[in-house]
Amino acid sequence: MASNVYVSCFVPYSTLPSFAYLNNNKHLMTTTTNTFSSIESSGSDHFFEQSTDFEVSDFFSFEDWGNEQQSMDFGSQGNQNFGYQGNELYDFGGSSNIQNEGENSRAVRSGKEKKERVALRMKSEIDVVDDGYKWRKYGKKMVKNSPTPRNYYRCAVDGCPVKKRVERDRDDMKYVITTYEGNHIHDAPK
DNA sequence: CGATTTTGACCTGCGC
DNA sequence: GCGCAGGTCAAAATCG
Repeated sequence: MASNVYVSCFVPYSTLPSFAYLNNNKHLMTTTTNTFSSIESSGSDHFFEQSTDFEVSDFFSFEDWGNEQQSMDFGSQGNQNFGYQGNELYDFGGSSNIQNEGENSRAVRSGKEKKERVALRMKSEIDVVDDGYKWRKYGKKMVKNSPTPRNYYRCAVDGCPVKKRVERDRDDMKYVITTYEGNHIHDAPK
């Protein structure tokens, strides 16, 4: 049921001190007062909505994620701001095949349902962008065919199951890909 | 000196 | 069944 949403963002080099955080995985918003948008969970789908006070050019803009993605198009909007699963390149869970629901081995073993995952791709010189939460690093791994490592973080709040991993886009090192997984059981600590 | 990071070992699923 | 790749653990090292 959970799907992966790819949001491709451009962030100026003067990256904001805080970029974005996930609020119980339903809304993706900046930590500033300017809410830019939301990702709504609707049944099995995520969809992206621009809020009225979202200034695309001002803050950052969404750009085409790329043609190489087998992305499903959402709705009828012409330009595709994000892709939807179906991408083994980043290994976010296989194809958009319902059979792959249980792809997460640990989730299957523990009987939990598949965790929500949202990936952000943004242009940034710094690797770990402040997203309002406190994280503790627990692993680092080189990924095949990528010159840069992937870093694993867990939410520092005790009992909170949220994880994220951070890596650079292997095709364009100017981009950082941050993948969030799970729902916070608390508000942002900052 | 407690908290966090580092880093290699370990574990598991998957493809062959 | 084996090896690879990705994810996690945990002891040691480092940080503040």
